[in-house]
Amino acid sequence: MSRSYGQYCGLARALDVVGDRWNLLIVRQLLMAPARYRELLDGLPGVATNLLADRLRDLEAAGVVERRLAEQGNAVEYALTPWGAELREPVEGLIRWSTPLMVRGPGGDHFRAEWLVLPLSALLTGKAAARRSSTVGIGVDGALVQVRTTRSGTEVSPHDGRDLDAVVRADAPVVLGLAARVLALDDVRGSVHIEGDEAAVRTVFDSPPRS
Amino acid sequence: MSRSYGQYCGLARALDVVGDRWNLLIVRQLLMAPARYRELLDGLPGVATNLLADRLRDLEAAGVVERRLAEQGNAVEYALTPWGAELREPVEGLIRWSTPLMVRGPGGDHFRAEWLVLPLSALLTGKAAARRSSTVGIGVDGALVQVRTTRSGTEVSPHDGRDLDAVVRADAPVVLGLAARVLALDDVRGSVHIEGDEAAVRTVFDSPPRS
DNA sequence: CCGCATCCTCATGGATACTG
DNA sequence: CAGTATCCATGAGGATGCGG
Repeated sequence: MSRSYGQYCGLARALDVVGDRWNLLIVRQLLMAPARYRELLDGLPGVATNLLADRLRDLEAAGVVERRLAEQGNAVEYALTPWGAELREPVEGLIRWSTPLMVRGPGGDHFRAEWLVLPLSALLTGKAAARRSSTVGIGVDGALVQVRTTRSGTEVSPHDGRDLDAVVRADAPVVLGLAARVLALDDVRGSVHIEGDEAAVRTVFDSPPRS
Repeated sequence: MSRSYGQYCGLARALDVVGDRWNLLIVRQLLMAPARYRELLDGLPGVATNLLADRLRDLEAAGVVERRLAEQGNAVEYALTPWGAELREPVEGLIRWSTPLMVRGPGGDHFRAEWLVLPLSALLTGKAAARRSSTVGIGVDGALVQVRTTRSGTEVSPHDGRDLDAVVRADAPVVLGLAARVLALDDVRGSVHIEGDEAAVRTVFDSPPRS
């Protein structure tokens, strides 16, 4: 752990725990699913292996992450503790805040379709419940993310292989633009190709813009 | 600005902007009110003056902070841009998350009563509207923070000098414990001394715990 | 292979002194 | 008052080693 701010302030103490470089990105990965060391290394392009080991130790000592044995035999697996999982709220807040930085497109940055799971979830949070449930796949960069809409809310995850009501194909900025438009943050640029039941897509994305 | 993560991911891009050491604490100070350079230096114990200058330049270039002339004559003043002010949501999220770190008390850390403004605001957010409006002062460490409750919500700020319906005196962990208890996060430890109209205090703090 | 630990270099942070 | 300039300590990043 890096030097503490030494301030009796909630924000300072939170940052003492998760403010170090890479920490919140590790949490991002684990918010999607528990993961092995190698998976974290792959999902965090640019991280040095010694830093990842250091940070995992810090986060474990702080009670954010727990190291445990994976279901399959003897492999080590990392997962968030209940308190660590509560970081979803501030993390999604930061993701919503970053929308203006994202609609500009990826530039030369690394990209993984799984990184759309949290943003879509964050941007669709609070969206008006759909009249009927549907599952729409979003094809981007060769991978498939699914958005499941029910009366009780919206749930975003990697495609689990089950049937989809429709598939939307677009690149990442367009997908985020679509979701942002639902919140009336920005307009959509680029094109989207829809396969299957277009009405199901509308169920997810075409609810009335908020505020 | 420190090295970019180089990831096309909302969280990574947000942290490219505000993830560097001290950045979010500077935002914390400016969320309370615009401030002069010297006020920031005083409100951020431990920061080196060159770092503060660097960070203010970075945040200005990123569009989070703006440098402007203060009302009184020719002095320079720093304030959040509208986009920067939207960091209130994730910052308050981190403050809520840090409650378990705060109820343990200050230890040897620096403390300023003004740092209670954001936590109280964050913890009281969403609290049931009071039946009547009242303003309760919270005296802590010689300073006074006021909590104004109206039908439209709760507002926390440093005391503006106007009349108070009551004054609660307690140390910081007790104050935060009180606020946390409203959200049923934790129990209150320690003692509180109330001066004035005790019913007004109840208006603020004794609404039914949530969830 | 996986799960780290070690080593080395260099950019960044921190403390202090100094200047317009 | 509002920052620069300087110096040193520390942490990040990359390569590589190594036991299981």
